[in-house]
This record gives sequence, C-alpha cells and structure tokens, in this order.
Amino acid sequence: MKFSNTLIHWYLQNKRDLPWRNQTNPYFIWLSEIMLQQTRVAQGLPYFLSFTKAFPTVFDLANAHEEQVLKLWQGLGYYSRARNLHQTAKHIAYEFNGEFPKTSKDLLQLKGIGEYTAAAIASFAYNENVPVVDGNVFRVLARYFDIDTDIASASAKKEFTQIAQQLLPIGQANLFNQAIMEFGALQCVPKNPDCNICIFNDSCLALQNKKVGLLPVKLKKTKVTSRFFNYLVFLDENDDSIITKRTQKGIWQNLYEFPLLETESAIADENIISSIQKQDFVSNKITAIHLYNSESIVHKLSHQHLNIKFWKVKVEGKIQNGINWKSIEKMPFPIVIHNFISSQ
DNA sequence: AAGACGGGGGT
DNA sequence: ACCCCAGTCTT
Repeated sequence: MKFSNTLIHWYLQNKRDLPWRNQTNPYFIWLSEIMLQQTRVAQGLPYFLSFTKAFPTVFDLANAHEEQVLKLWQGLGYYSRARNLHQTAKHIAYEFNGEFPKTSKDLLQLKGIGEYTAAAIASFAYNENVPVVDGNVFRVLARYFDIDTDIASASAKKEFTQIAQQLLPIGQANLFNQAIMEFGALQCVPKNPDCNICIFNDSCLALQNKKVGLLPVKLKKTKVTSRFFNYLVFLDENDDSIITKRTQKGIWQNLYEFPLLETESAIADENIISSIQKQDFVSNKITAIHLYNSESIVHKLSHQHLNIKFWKVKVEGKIQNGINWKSIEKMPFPIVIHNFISSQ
C-alpha cells in the first residue's frame, strides 16, 4: 500500500524521541496512553517522568495510596483517569500477577481502557493488527479521503476504524499506528497545516477540493455553565485551617479543598459574609472576614467556568481538627487551589 | 445519543 | 472566544 509506506517512511524520519517509544514494556505504554488521553504530549511528558520515577513497576503503583497517585496527577486533569489507573494497577498486580493482558479484547475489560487505548497498547506492545482511532486519525483520514461524516456521531467511529483497518499493513501495526498519529500531531495539524511541504499533497482529496480547513466535521459543542465558589480559609490562633475532601461525584472527586460555599449566582460580598456567619462551619467565634482576591479568579474548564473567591476567616481559639499548613503538602488539590496555596 | 469530566496551548 | 488535545464512563 502506497499510503502506509509513504506514511511510515515519513514517520521514521520525523518522529519525536519520546520516553515511551523504542521499548515495549506494556506498563510504560499503558501509563503513557492513559496520561495522553485528551492531553498534549508536552503537558503529559513531565507527569510520565515523575510517575515512572515514583512507580517503576505496576506493583509499585498498585501498592501506593490513592492520595499519592492523585498528588502526582495533580494539575493533569480528568482525575478519574488517575483513580482508574490505580484500580487497574491493583487488578493487574494482584489478580494477574503483574502480567498485562496481551490482546486488545482483553485489555478492553480494564477500567480506564477504552477502544482507542486497548488498540494502542495491543499494537505498540504486542504488534497486534488493530487500528487506533484517535483525534489525529479522524483528522488525517477525513482530509485524505475528503470524508465529511460528523466525527462526533455514533457511526463515525466504526466508519473510520474500518478505513484505518484496511490501510494498516499486516505485521506493521506498531509502526503504522504511531506513524498516523504522529503525522496528525506534527504535519496534518488542526489549524493551518502547511500542505506545501506535505508528503500527501499530490493525493489528499481535501487539498484538491480546497476543504482542508473544513475537515474533519465536528458538530457537537459542549455548553459551558458558570458556577460561583467561595472558599473559606479559616485561620485560628495557631494559623491552623480546615481542609475537606470532595467525595461526591463531579469535578475533582477525591481531591481536597477548603470548606466551600457555592452560590447560584454572583451575589454581593456582604451577603457572602452573613452567609459565612450563619453556616457555622466551626464552633469558634469569627473575629474577621476579608477577601484575598477582590476580583474573582475565573478558572475555565472545558464545560464549566468557575468564579472563585478565597475568603480569610479568622476565628478565636483553636479549631477542632484544625490542620497545620505544613501537613497539607502531600494532599492533592485542584490546580487552582494549589496555586492559591503556593502564593501564600 | 448525549453529557460529564481538567487543564493548557494555539489562533 | 473558540477549538483541540494518543478518550472513557455514566446516564
């Protein structure tokens, strides 16, 4: 096949040197794949290095406390990945004696491993002939074949998987899959790709039809909701404070935060103050309340805009179960809270 | 089938 | 402001 030969040739000359490449340890490949879900290589790379240093084997990861895993994951986002990673590490270590499943089908049974990741691990570690279909593959194939199927639709995954399967050269799944993704990441980029220097500029249908900028088609748009968070940073006579754990479903599950007063809308600061006084988070008498940041910090997630204010709440005496600032160093926080703490 | 789930970087 | 990133899980 001309397409795959050209692509693989390009890959061997242009690939980045990344620490999870040029080896077939399924543990490292799995770790990198989970970290890179919806995440750029540049962002995930330092996390991969700190994880492999802290947990050189799947047993080390399995034996860790979830809190340590989440702490190392802090700032990477989509924390269910870290929780599932830990759960799956325990499963592999204790149920499978540390042996990873060796087929895409069996890998798919594990928590946090979906169709893409199962195919990625199976092809990279065991060279199984299964195609990967990620955002890069959608884009490269949609353009090369001028396909305007909505990639967010249910049928798109099947359609593109079938095309990729046909293109995949048997016995070279490892190379081909990495090549097509690398090509999407480096050459066939989402915005303004430089088609003048593209290896496929004599055969790409989107280029011929002047549709490169229009493909792939993605219709679904996530709508963003606004929320209003007031974090209460209590301080007693020892400067001890209160930290709580987010155990409910939703954003930041199992991460820590200050006691939270969420309001339906942006209400006046005086109303927040009277609310704080009524809520009795602590039995101590409150002696002073004031804002750290008069302007809300707007923390933008893909689906929520969090308008955050941090309040200093001074109280008399000692807080029951107060926590020393030194002891929160090992606790995982949402990055916006971690940044606030670091700035103090 | 649609929505929830983070954070950062590019345009 | 909007889009995208080596997606998966839940509803």
